[in-house]
This record gives sequence, C-alpha cells and structure tokens, in this order.
Amino acid sequence: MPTAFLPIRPDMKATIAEILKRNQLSITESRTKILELFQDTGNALSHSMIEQETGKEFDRVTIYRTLQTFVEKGIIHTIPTADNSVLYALCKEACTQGHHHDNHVHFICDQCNTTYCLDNISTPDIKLPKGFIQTQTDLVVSGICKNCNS
Amino acid sequence: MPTAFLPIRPDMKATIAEILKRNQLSITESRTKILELFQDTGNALSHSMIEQETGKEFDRVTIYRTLQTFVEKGIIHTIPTADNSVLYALCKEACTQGHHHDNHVHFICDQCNTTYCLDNISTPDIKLPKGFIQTQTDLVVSGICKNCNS
DNA sequence: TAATGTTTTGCAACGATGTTGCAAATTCAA
DNA sequence: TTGAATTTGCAACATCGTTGCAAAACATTA
Ligand SMILES: [Mn+2]
Ligand SMILES: [Mn+2]
Ligand SMILES: [Zn+2]
Ligand SMILES: [Zn+2]
Repeated sequence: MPTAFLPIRPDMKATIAEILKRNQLSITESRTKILELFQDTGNALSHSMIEQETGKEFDRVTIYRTLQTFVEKGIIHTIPTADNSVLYALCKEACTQGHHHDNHVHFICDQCNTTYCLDNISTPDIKLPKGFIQTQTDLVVSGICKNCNS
Repeated sequence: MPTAFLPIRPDMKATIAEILKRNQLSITESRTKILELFQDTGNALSHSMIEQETGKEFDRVTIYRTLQTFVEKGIIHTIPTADNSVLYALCKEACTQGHHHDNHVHFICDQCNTTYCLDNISTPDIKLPKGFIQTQTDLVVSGICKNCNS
C-alpha cells in the first residue's frame, strides 16, 4: 500500500483503475490484468499472445470481449498487418469513445515479430485521384527493428 | 474463334493461358476462371467473393490453393485491410516468382466496399527512428470512392 | 457491512476461415 | 495414345471469432 514515503512512482493498480473508471467500466480482474499486460510490454499484442500470457486465468471469450470494449472506449487501437492477423496497442493520444486519433505509423519486425507504435511519426497525406475522399490512413512498415539490428 | 478480321481485342482465354504458361503452371479450369474474374472485375477480390462468383464449380480448398500459387508466382498480391480480412488483386507491375514490387497505395471504400489499387500512387518513404531498417511499406487509405461520391 | 440491482464472466454451441493427407481426376509431354 | 506429374475434391481437422444464457462478480445504496 502506497504511503507518504513512496509517492514517486504511482501505484500501477491505481492508474489502471483510473483508466477503467474514466471510461465507465467496472474494475474487474480480467480488465485489470489485460491492461497491465499492455502497459508492461509496451508493444502491440495479439489475442493469442494475451491468451498465452494469462494462461487459463480467463476464458477466450472474455479476452475477446475485453479487447472489443477497450477498442470501443478508445483505450486501445487495432493495427492492420500484412499477414492479416489482428494486433492491439494502447492508445497514447486522447482517444475517446468511438473516436480514435491514432494516426501514427506502425512498424513490424520481420525477425522478432515485435510491433511498435511510432507515435511521433504521423501518417502522410496522400493525394488521391479526383472523386476519392479520405477518412482514414493506415501505414505499416515492416523490416528489422533496432533490437534485432546487429 | 479470332480471325484476321477481329484481331483488335486479343482473345482473353489466350492471354490468360499465356500468363499461366509464363509462370510454368498447368492450364486448368479453376485457374483460368479465377484469373478471368480478376481481369473482369478489375478490383480486389476476397476468397469469399470468388467462392460466391464461382458457385459450386470448384472446391473451397482449390480456391485457397490457387490464390496461394498466384501469390507465390507474382500474379496477384495481397492487400492488408483495417478490418483484417484478406484481399487479393492482380499485379500490374513486373512481379515475379517470390519477388513482388507492388509498392502502390490501396483505397477501400467504406460505402460500397470496393478496393482499388492506386497503381500510380507510390507508397511514401518514411523516416524511421535510428536502428530501424525498412523492407516493406503498406499504405491503405479508406473513405468514399469516386463512384459513391455524390 | 449487507442487501440489491447491474454488469461481467464462463460455458456451450455454433459459424467462418484456413490447413493437411490422400486417392481420383486432369493435364502435359513423349 | 500412353504414362508420369500435377492438380483437384473430399474428409478431417485446427484456429479464430460470435452468440445466448445462467452463474458470478461488481457497484451502489442503505
Ligand atoms: Mn499504434
Ligand atoms: Mn494493389
Ligand atoms: Zn525485432
Ligand atoms: Zn464506393
């Protein structure tokens, strides 16, 4: 329990609880654990990675529903991948209920398979042919990440 | 049958047969029909669209294997989508066995769901953080296409 | 803290998607 | 035309994702 002597690093549980409260979600074990996972790894996670990490703690269906809820609330966003698997990552910008603003580039390492949100690289403006109207841009770069690079 | 009097539009069947031959693939009914479909629609197709179009002519598995083969040979390429469904489209550039060069932007219409290859819009160069090496870039824009636009 | 209404979870069952092994059919080349 | 090689269809299976419903957990109020 945090006291007046250890206030420097805020209690993780509390922070997670705040995120859930702010989004009007009940604080449950599965939601807390899954949010924790995202915070701890920092990178993108797939449903199956989460399933592996949490073992038999929760049902598959609960994980699906938790991820759906988080996406709807703007807590996490999905990442399209070249091999068409579904990835999720924490939203760092001010995303809200049904209104995402994750217009950043994603990077997938071909070697270690880690997916990074390049939060400070925005997706470029594309000049489309006449008559086409753009509402969303997804840009995914793949290659070798800085950890795997020699 | 084309004669000397109708040489302007080359026989489609012949062209398709040539594509298959050039790639050392036997000319079979399913391959011919599926290639025809891509040529006729012009846009991207999913496995299920092809299954619907061809009805019960071929087995599901045959369609999967045909698409795989075409991708390997560089006849078609896959398109990553935001909702993580798999789309395929004809390669128009000089793609060869295991070596694709489809570095163009894709556009998906939110309304009619048509997916376009914007062949003359190249994917932009992205300046990555130190240590990251880029080998591939996928850029998908979604919005309203010129047909659905007013 | 205890009771109560609301939300979330686990389970079972299901549909869609994609893969593999193998025998039969088709294609190709001699 | 024949025989070898390739391709196909079928069956069986694995993975992924969804839904309905009863039980459990959670939030709220007293
Ligand atoms: Mn991201
Ligand atoms: Mn394309
Ligand atoms: Zn890596
Ligand atoms: Zn359209």
